Amino acid sequence: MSRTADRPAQGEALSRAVWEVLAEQGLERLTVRAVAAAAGCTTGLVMHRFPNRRALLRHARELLHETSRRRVEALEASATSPREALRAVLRQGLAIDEETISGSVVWIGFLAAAFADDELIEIHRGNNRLWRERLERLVGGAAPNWSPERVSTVALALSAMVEGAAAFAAADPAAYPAATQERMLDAALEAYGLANG
Amino acid sequence: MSRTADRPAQGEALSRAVWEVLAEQGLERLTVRAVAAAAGCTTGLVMHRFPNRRALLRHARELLHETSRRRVEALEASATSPREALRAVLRQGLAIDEETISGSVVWIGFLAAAFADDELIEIHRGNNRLWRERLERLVGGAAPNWSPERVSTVALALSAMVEGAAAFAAADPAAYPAATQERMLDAALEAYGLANG
DNA sequence: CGGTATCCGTAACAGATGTTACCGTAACGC
DNA sequence: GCGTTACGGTAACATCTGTTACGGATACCG
Repeated sequence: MSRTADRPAQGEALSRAVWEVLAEQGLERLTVRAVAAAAGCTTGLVMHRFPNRRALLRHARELLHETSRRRVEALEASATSPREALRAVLRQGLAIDEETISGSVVWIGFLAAAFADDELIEIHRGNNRLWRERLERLVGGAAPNWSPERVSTVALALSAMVEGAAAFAAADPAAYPAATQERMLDAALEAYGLANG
Repeated sequence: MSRTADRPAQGEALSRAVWEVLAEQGLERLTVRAVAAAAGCTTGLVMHRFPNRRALLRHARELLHETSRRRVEALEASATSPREALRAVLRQGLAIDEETISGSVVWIGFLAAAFADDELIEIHRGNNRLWRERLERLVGGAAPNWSPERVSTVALALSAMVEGAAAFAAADPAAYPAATQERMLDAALEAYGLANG
């Protein structure tokens, strides 16, 4: 880590180190020292950037949300139809390559940590609420004639399915290859009448 | 805890204590001392029953699977039709009351722990495989004319949806009440052509 | 009733963990 | 060039963790 202080960049680097430790070693080994080692610094820098360990985790959790939000918005912006946008956004929630698999592992780690940290679970709930609203908007766009209740129910069904599939695949990538997950997604979109074409 | 040794019963009581700590305090506070306190004994008994902490977690994980397998089989046995059996089994995977919510919290805790424990993840994969096979059998029974690929895909979609919904509800019960989850389940069964009647 | 084996609580141990205090050092203003 | 400031590494701390060793008590058996 460089000599001169770029606090935001350091905070981000430390948050990425949190993800890395979470993905490779799991929540139980997510210690300040492990994060410092992954970031290539010492615990001194970590504790100068963040008042305590929980604040570090919270920052990493929020940065994770921000990052995935940006990725999702890019996908949404480059889609050529509402249904394509819906599928693209759902697809990126699956665990279909190395990056998304470790993303899912990290997500599960944060969720498990949130059960022991009131502020972390508040962050989770806020993010989840935004995610739900986004999906409802996408489903509503893909099925303009549906009632709000129908939109909400199907949005929940789709988001829960994607999240569950990502968890399964994260824990057993060989049993849930990318093609299997995509077939599942397409079958669901087809069943709800949200498939393309 | 009684003076006389009933090893299986003690192992089971300790495993229940593991679930309790996992549900109420989270993975990070799942220490041998916390488990002993929840079981009303000391660390001495815990370490005499199990060679080490990881073995304790593995036993608790396996007992959890055994317990839920029994519950599911009872549901399946008392169902009056294949489609009713499918719905009942899926429904018990949701987080719709205090018991199933804490069950989901525990499940997520074990999953997060498994990422740092090779034997724990092997247990998870084995259990998940059995779960998948059960659901494929149930879906196949509910839709006898489907191809094996269709059965497998829809079984995955349904199981992933239930697992994801349970995770959402465990983290935010107020946002995902029982009625919402059941509506989602019924909408999915309807969409796949697996609804009753 | 005495000896023995088993059970389990107590207490200690080494190592790890979050956090704090301290100090060398590099950048920056005068 | 020099003093000041802040950055970050080092090392210490109290506490907690998994695990081990020991000892008292209790049940079992002859």
